Amino acid sequence: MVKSHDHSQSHRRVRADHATELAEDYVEAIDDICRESGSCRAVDLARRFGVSNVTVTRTVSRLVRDGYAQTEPYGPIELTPKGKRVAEHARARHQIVYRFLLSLGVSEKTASVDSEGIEHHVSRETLHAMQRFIDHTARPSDG
Amino acid sequence: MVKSHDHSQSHRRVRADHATELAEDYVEAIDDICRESGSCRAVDLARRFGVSNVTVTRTVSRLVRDGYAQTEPYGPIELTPKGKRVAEHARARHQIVYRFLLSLGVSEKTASVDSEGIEHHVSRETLHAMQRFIDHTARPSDG
DNA sequence: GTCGATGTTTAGCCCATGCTAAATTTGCGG
DNA sequence: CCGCAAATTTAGCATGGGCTAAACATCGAC
Repeated sequence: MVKSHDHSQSHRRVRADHATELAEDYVEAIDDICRESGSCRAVDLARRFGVSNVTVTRTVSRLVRDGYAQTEPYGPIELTPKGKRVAEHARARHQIVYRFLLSLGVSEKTASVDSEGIEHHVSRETLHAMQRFIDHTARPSDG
Repeated sequence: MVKSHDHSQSHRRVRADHATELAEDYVEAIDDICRESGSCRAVDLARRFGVSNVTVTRTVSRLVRDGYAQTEPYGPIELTPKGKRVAEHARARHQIVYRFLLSLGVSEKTASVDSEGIEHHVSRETLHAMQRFIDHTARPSDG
């Protein structure tokens, strides 16, 4: 049975997570795209996320407002130092969750999809446990 | 490195998950509360989730609209058969994720909090892998 | 039966995240 | 330089999910 506890606390955390999930996804994607092609445009993000360019523009404006990104009218989108830190953190966490799922034995496809949903809800403690599991599972002879 | 793939697909799934997360949390909670106290009132859910009773009322009205719950004015909130099925499913999944996290070695507190965030993003395949891990980890001498 | 506490609903507000349509800017081909 | 295509922005709309204030219903105490 699941341990009894204060649900309101957990749910508040889950809701708070939601508020930052999209921001994290965006900074992660902006970072990716900048690495891949040198600069990031709204249209790149729109294609990446499968949403309209209008949605991207408005979301990016929130990132700018919150100090994660900067951009000039009709210019490319760049990350601030704060945004870069978040992107690095998100990227590292994403990779741990992804590799953890692979270690657990699921397919690459599933690991890829599930890691994107799960990554935002993994606490530091659980992330460390996942890392330990990866290290423990990876034997020296493994490729 | 994380395998390259169509991000827009994954993110669409993540967004679609969000649309049903709260509904699942609610039916799970309604089911819990009904089991505990025989009936579920809006105020019970408000306390559970730490939100206002107004928010609960409106969310429940969406559950009713979507066929998960039913209620009469000023009456208690009940689950439809469809809602009960979702609640059972969510409860089972939640417990697997919770026990899985415990098996992984995190604290009860963390397992409780993280499982509530993670449960909605776990595919069938990953859930099965978690179940296998629990079974594999649980030794006969364990309490 | 009335009153007050408690619970529910309604009205009205906010923000985030999605959309389309239309206006604007940019930048390239000619 | 002109014009067109592509990208961006603006305007306007929807839904979900949060809130407070105020109206309304229910129920137990008296």
